[in-house]
Amino acid sequence: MYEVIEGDALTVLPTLTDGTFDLVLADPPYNSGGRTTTDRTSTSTHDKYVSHDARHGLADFAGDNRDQRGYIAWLSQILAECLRAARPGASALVFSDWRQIPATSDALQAGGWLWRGVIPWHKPIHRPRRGGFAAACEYVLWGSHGPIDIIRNPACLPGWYSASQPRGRDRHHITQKPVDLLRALIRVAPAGGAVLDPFAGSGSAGVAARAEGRTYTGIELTTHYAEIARRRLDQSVREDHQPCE
Amino acid sequence: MYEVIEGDALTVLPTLTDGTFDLVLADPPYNSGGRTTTDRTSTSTHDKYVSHDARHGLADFAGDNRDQRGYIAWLSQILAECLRAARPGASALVFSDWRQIPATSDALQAGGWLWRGVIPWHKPIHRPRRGGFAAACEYVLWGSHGPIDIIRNPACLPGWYSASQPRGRDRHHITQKPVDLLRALIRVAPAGGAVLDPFAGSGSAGVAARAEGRTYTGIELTTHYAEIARRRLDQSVREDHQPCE
DNA sequence: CCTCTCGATGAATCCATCT
DNA sequence: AAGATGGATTCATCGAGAG
Repeated sequence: MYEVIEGDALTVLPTLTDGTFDLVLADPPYNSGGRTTTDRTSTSTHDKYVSHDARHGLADFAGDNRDQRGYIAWLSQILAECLRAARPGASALVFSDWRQIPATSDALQAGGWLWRGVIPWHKPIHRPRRGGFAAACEYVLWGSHGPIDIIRNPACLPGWYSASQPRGRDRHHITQKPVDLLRALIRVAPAGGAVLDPFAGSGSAGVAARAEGRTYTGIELTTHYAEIARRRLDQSVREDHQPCE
Repeated sequence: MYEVIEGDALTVLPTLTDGTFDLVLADPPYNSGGRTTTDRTSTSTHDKYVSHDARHGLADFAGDNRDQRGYIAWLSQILAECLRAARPGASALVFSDWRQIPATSDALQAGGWLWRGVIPWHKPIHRPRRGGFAAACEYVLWGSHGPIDIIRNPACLPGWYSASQPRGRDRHHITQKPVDLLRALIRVAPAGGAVLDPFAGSGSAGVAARAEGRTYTGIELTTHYAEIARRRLDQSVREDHQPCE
């Protein structure tokens, strides 16, 4: 019901059974940041996404060095495999920053999904920007596997969320998403549905799926994060089983 | 200082002097709505965008029947002419709905602007959507004419806004934007700067520019809306000149 | 003047039916 | 067979008007 498979998404996804998932929740490496090859390749993900003065010692993550054409080609394949593993009527939710919205939309549709909308995630704490507008939001692109099954899930969901990034002891990954945000997004899957997460990272989506009563299958490339994800999933289960006082 | 020129943007823009504007604020017809040609083209903008049982008799607007390729080609030309009329370091702000973000980004960059960001506008009033996420936001794409001039305008602006659509007596156009939102956006232009608005509509951007102490040049195709825009601009000036009590 | 209720409505989307 | 037409749906928000 709650598993994290260690391996590359493009290798693991083809081993999954057709039509078994109700929601694909993907938080891929954005491959963004910087318009030039130098910007993309010269620094580690750590230098790229973390303020210079933030000393948290989190590990780098892989797969963040594609140009935009490569990103579209790669993500299209991932999402096409996800479509195959998804039930008709299922949803896909793919995270993106502002710069990659067009590329992510292309990849979503190239993968066979019907593009349904954009959901901004507002981050209350963000870096100010002199001379213009701050990048205060990231985005979730929503797609569906053909017509939406309103019978299975008739929920009316908000089109916008505000949530703070995890900090301090709860922070396990450089680009970790808030569990509250993921819980809200997961409600687009029917109750008891199955969630597929091809880029599990530190497993926040699994914790969220567990809290919302959905099953979870995560895929994570690095041993380091796969272990963190499994530990967090185990703990979230245990916490749930503790008696109320 | 506050003028509304009646005519087609593609005809009027070439008559403007090079390098005179500090901000291009464009709210083009989105040419969006629906997956099919029918959804996009067959109905009037009133049928397309206004609630079935709404009673207001606001006039239709023109130029909302292009397919996506046509939209990109057309908007690119508009924005290229705007770039010529803009000062180096100037900003462009272009409204879009979620579906046209990729096309609008293409047109902005094809017109020679440097894409700088996406600013969501959250609408507290929006239609719910069964089986998924509501379309609760529209978007403003931000571009610049080369490097940003931080000396002329060092402001740090929010990257996200929430504002209700005008209702009742204040409503003049089907797709009218809130003056408060436009005032906030206009602050990206330096104090006393010149704002160019190639799709003036009912002139809300002019009212906002006046309130923020920027000059305004609007272009509007239809006589109907050009007259409304001029009247609203005159009234906003008069209101400002009334003595305080 | 404040509080409350009531009713209108939204840059939508879907689907059955007709041309 | 593809395109056009028309009607039904949805609820948080906000203005108007009453108390």
